[in-house]
Amino acid sequence: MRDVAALAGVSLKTVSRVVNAESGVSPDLTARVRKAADQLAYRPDFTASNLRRADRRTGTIGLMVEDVGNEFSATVHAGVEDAANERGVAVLTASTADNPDRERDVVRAFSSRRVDGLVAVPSGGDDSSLWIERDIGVPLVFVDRAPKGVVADCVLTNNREGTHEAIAHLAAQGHRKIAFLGGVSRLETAQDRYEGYIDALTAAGLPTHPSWVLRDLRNPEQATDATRLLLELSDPPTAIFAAQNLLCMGAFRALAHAHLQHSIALAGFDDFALADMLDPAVTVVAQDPRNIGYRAAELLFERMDADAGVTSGGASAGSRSADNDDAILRNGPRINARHHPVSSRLIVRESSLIPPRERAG
Amino acid sequence: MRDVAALAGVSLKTVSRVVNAESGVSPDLTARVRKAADQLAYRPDFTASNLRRADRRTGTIGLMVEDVGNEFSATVHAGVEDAANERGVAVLTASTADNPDRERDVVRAFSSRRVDGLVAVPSGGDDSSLWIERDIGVPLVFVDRAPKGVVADCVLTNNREGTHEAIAHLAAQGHRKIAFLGGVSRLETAQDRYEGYIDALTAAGLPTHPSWVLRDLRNPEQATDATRLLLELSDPPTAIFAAQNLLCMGAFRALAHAHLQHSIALAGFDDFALADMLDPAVTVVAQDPRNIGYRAAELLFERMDADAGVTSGGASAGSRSADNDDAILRNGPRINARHHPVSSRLIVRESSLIPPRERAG
DNA sequence: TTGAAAGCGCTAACAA
DNA sequence: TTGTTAGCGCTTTCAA
Repeated sequence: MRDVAALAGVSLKTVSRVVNAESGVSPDLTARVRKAADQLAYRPDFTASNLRRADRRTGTIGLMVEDVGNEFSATVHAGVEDAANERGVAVLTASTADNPDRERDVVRAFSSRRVDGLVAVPSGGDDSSLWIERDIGVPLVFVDRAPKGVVADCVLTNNREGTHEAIAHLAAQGHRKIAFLGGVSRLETAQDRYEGYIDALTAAGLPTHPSWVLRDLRNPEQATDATRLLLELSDPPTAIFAAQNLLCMGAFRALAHAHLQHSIALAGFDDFALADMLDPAVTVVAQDPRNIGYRAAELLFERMDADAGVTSGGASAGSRSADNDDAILRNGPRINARHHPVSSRLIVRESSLIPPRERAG
Repeated sequence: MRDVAALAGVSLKTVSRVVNAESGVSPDLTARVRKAADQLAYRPDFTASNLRRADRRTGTIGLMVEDVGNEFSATVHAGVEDAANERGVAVLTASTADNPDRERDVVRAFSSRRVDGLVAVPSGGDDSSLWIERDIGVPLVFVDRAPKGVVADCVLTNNREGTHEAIAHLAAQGHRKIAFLGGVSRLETAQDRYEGYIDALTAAGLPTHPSWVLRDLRNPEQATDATRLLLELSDPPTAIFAAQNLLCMGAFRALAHAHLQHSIALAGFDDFALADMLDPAVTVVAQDPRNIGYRAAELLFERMDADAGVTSGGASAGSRSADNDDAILRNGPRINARHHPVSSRLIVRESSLIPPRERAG
């Protein structure tokens, strides 16, 4: 910037004004500065400007997911990016592998880089919420799962109801022996889906059977193995519900290997690419992960704007407190933090329409 | 940091030393500083330290892909992240949608945030390479496609040979009418795959037919439409090669809708989830996108280290020039920039083993 | 409309 | 081993 000022024969401040499109610079000086900047391929240094700027914004947000490589996370990421692009904000990304230690490192890394806000899928570690709240003095929106013990903005799918609907649908096809393949049960999402399963069985007056419920499955391979186990039971289920897309793929794989994909009904939570092209096409409870990401980021920006307003204006929350008794977080004016539901949609394809059939043991 | 110093009763510099784990601070002072930092939930400000630090490193790299949401990009991303984690480096990500304007914005955004390096899938715009080189005065590794006119590090799959192998395989099954579904032909990747197709046909002495070649397909839907077109030809192909995974999915969809998935052979470039679970399982030329991302990032770090060494040491490239006549980029000591090939692997599944069969018109 | 000086949080260079 | 001073690139504040 100094070089630009020298080349244009103006002061630093004038260059600053032009770069930031502030008003009150004469056209010819503006032109001279522009030309000099072009000539030198000048790129403003956000990190330096942030340092001095009153609002301390870096124009960067963080996105923390379980694994940037998986379909769900990647699609959430795309949605976050859509919203970020609209505001010219950059996105730092990181995966936690649902490992609380890793999560902690990520939060620190983002924090040290002074992100303006954070969209996060919490890892579900015992005290993760505590230190996230402590570490990050920035707006924070959770996605997919609500961390325990912290009231904060969350964009969540109605996991319980969605699962309930799918199980009820299977029951309506006449299934009375419906198995459940679940993810890591310490995660709220997995727990909610399990509860939706139980709810639906209860509502339909169907039996539950411990050996039909396999939880804490961590990957498609474990789901494949679990499905094999189900098939070997003396009293095997006639339908299987897989509470997550990777698990559903794993279950499908096991059924296909046993040539039972047309004999045992299957449904899953989360849609996935080609689910409709499999034979049979797989029934799923579809979320809209792109929209979830988009909404989460929008919400984050709202929070950021609100925080900035309160901070710079010095206004208290008093004027709002009348219609607000939700919750107030400790550090910062996060008023009205709440859960923002997004509804899931049951997409009935072929796999769930397979009628119950007793197989030869 | 000032607060920490005050609370610990030491100078700023001492806190700095402790935070950066520099040697030569007495144990008790270290402990006092640590305690104070903990108490205040102090997080060092990388953006500020970068400003003053001699190496000017931000500990952040940029990753620019076509679309963070698609399977290939997301997996490359995961690989980049693996390598970045090993070095404690954060990753800024952005999608270009293969739009040169968008790409330009992304490069500027990264540049302004002073990334230490950039892993990029170039959008293939006419002059993109020029301004990338101008804008970014940082190490740069291209992935998946080599930008025209710039010699730089590239991690590339052997697209031409991989395609050749797949086409030869189809020919070996007796196919003489092999159609080609290609992506945006201005991209080098797409061009190479097309050339591999032509190579293989020529080598096998097979006829080419303009109506069997449909290029510049941008999404699965267009591939589905293109496949329909092929099926309606008076002299339709007996096998189809789709030069990209999304196109292959689109082609499969069209075949399945026409109930011809067991009558017409299919193979594609890029593996994809569930390709082996479709009926028939789809033969593909598999890349290893995670490894591609990992290698690209490793290469980038090598470059960064080399640049840092040369810059700080003030050494010229002279000592190396004996075994180096590859190319030297204008801005910076990027010696020996070259293409790093990763080999593809033909995975033969069922779809390519369908023999050629004349259909009733 | 323009510019000079101070300082954001931190580290380099140098002192003590 | 510890501290002091200057300054990274920029924006603020205030003066011309």
